[in-house]
Amino acid sequence: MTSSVPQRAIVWPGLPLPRAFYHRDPRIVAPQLLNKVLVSADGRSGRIVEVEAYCGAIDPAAHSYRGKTARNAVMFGPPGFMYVYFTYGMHWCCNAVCGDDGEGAGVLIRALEPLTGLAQMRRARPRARRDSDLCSGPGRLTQALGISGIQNGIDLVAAQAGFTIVDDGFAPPRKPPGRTRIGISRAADLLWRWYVADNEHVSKR
DNA sequence: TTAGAGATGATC
DNA sequence: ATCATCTCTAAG
Repeated sequence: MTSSVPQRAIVWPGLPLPRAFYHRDPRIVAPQLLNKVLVSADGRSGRIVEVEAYCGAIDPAAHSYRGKTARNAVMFGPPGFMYVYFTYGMHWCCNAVCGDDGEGAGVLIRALEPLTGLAQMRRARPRARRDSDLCSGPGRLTQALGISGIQNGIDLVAAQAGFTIVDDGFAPPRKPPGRTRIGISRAADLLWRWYVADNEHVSKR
């Protein structure tokens, strides 16, 4: 049975996820990232409620599929770093690099449930009419948290560059729904998107 | 509430 | 030409 959980829960200081957490197949890491908390040094944070795995050389939809380029270079580095890319001429999207150094794997963070720093998020996203518009999409959450190309390549584990992902004791869902990834044309049948069921802050609706 | 299309520019 | 998207507008 699926039950809604108290989403606007306490944010413990939390421990940054260790590098070993990311040093696994992105299809394992992605669902494990659900209910973890993306934190910025300026006090904005949100619980991760939707993710997608991108699997490098075996995944035609991954930026890294055709090998290393200037844009995707960070994906080919060690796990635990943040890969931020610009798309559709307008939007920044944020990934956690996963797998082995050189593999080109990652997890796209697609939606957050805002936890702290809501006022600053609303200021950063004046178009958002409701709080569920603040971080319910990969381009929305980067705008809400102030993530752009400047953060490409920062270390999420060391957390010295202003962003990290922490475990505040809120467990991931046991069996999160797996669905097709959004906005891709190749490998569009793979169920490599996971989300927290019944959460208002998941994208689409 | 939903469907459709425009915006806008880097990438390879 | 395509793109790991978002927002507005028009219609129901």
